[in-house]
Amino acid sequence: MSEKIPTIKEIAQKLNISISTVSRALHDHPSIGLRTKMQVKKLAAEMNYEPNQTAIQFKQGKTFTIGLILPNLMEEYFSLAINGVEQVALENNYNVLIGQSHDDLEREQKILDTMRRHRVDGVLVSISKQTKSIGHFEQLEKYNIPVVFFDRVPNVPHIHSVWCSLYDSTIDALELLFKKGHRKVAYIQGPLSLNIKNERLEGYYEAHKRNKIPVNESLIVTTDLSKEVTEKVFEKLMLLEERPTAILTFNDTVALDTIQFAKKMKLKINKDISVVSYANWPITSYLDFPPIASVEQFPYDQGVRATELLFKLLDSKSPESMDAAKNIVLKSKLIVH
Amino acid sequence: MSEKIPTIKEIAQKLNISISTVSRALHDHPSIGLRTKMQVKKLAAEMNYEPNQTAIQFKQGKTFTIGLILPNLMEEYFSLAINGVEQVALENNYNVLIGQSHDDLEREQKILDTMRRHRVDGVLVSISKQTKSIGHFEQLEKYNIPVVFFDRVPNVPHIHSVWCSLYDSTIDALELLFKKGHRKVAYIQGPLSLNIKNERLEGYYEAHKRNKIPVNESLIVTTDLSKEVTEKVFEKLMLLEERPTAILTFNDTVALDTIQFAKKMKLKINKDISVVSYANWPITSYLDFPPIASVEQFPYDQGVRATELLFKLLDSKSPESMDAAKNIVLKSKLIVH
DNA sequence: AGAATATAGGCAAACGTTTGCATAATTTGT
DNA sequence: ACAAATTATGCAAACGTTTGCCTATATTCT
Repeated sequence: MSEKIPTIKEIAQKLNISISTVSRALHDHPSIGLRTKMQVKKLAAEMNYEPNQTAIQFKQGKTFTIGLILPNLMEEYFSLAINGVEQVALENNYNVLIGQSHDDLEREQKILDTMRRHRVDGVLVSISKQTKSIGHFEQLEKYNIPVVFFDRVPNVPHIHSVWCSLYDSTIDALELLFKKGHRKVAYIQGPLSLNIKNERLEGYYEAHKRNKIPVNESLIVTTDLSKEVTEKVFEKLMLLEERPTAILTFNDTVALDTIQFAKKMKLKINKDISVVSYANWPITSYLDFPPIASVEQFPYDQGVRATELLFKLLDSKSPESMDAAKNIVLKSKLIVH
Repeated sequence: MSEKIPTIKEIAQKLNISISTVSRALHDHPSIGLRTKMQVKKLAAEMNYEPNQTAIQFKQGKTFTIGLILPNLMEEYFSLAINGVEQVALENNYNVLIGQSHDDLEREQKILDTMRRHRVDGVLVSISKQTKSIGHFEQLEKYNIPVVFFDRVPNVPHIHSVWCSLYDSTIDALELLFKKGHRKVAYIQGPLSLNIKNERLEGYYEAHKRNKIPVNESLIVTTDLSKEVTEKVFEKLMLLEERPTAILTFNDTVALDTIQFAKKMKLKINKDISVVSYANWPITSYLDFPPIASVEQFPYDQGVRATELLFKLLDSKSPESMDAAKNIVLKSKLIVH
């Protein structure tokens, strides 16, 4: 049924040479003669020899595997990011071990544990909503396993991270709305813990300042991203004296929920109320009334950059060079539909 | 900076006992005295000992890792399936190595190769559209790596598979339409290679037969799932003398595209034309005119069942018991919106 | 030609764990 | 009290590969 898997030992025996010679021949070591090299390679090919990765992993203390932990694959954002990660990993002949935290801290830790035990060479992570401290990640550094945070980056110093700045695009978004004549633009923000800096909010203020439009604080409301709360805060906005004519929403989920409620309230989208959002889902193109613009965060690129950074950390043998925390900040872009 | 990772050897030295005793003590081997067992476990805990998985993997010839290959994480269907896979894997203390074929045969093979080299214990796969033969999978059996196909199952005998039957639900779907008075129901089918049996089509015929409604073959058209072709076949349908009043579409992507084109042609959805689809995307709930019903295929359950089957195969040491190809067929369900 | 150098290859240890077999220590049976 | 049975522990090999160091043969230089 299942044939025995050939080893260099067998190759050595058949050729009457030593194991080390075979090993070196296969690695093109300079101290092996051309003749022997050819013989070895020929026989290896004939026998369908393939190095036993588990043995190599063990011997070298490297697994050629990186761990990828993210909240949820269901979010298109993350499945796009994975593509970038997988691409770079494949190019480097690395494997990707995957785990979803489902925004649960305990699960995040458990995944991290099994990955550590499996001795992944490095970890890429977008933290869960629940994650406030990063002790469990710092622990990895003790094992010499570098960690790169991406997108959802914890708000602590001395970490490696890749994320996308939303400041400029937020200003662009608001100026687009201002240009269209809107003066009362609401902002439905997400959980405050999620980001390093609240760039969306800062951009919101800055855009108002630049255009000399006063900010009405009651137009800034917060949702936990659930449909229910989003509906509640939206209703509150609509009952205001100074009813907004446009809304900036934390992401496309909130945008869609908002649009849905607006329709339920018989509001005319893009007339009574316009919506601008973050994270540009392809799916929004199927909507009758999509957000008029979205801030694209280029998840694929983020995945690529984060993985490249991780490989750079893996390459730098010297722990000192790793010490310099590296933060890569990408630019987002406002896409007008 | 990074502390040395403790091994059983060090534990043995500190306790002045042999390595094997430590190993057995940690595994609760019956021939180790209670006293020593306690001592060993205590010290191991103090030293934060953790078994070196790579060593164990090497020694045992097992990696405690399964490979998961699927076409595309972007399809909600697959990200849901992954959840099921991951859940079962985690319960069994297994890791999941992931790879996306992006419906490219070559890439599928490459992923499979790296997984084989990494000596995954088993593989779960939903094949790419391009995959016609399964030679590369059969090769794995030589290495004693079981393969379970799920959802997109190749049409060959003697394989392990888990998939979801669409026959009954298709009949339900058509009978729903018939009950609403539709008599001319078109069917936009997908690439013919994708499924074991063409259950959608069989159900289409059977439903007509049961309800004594003649089938008009020109109402059955085929798309390659691209927007362009879908648009073309849809137009063709609409130009028919016997213009359909309802359409059954291969999946939700096709459904959304169809609805979009219908609107472009100024057709009134659910009046001029109704749509029923497969794969029940959550996102459709945001549409103004969603398909009136969808066939739910329970991807999470499929993921769970497929993984459970794989573990069963891994458990059965005897290769003979593995020989009996096992096919699990789940039932789909028509969800009326 | 003999010494120095380059070239080609082998020996053996090491990575951390598991496990079959042997042995030492203890208890039981008579 | 001594053999037999039981209990607890140790020895050493094995898994497949890599690699530092050593040795033998071939080549070059003076």
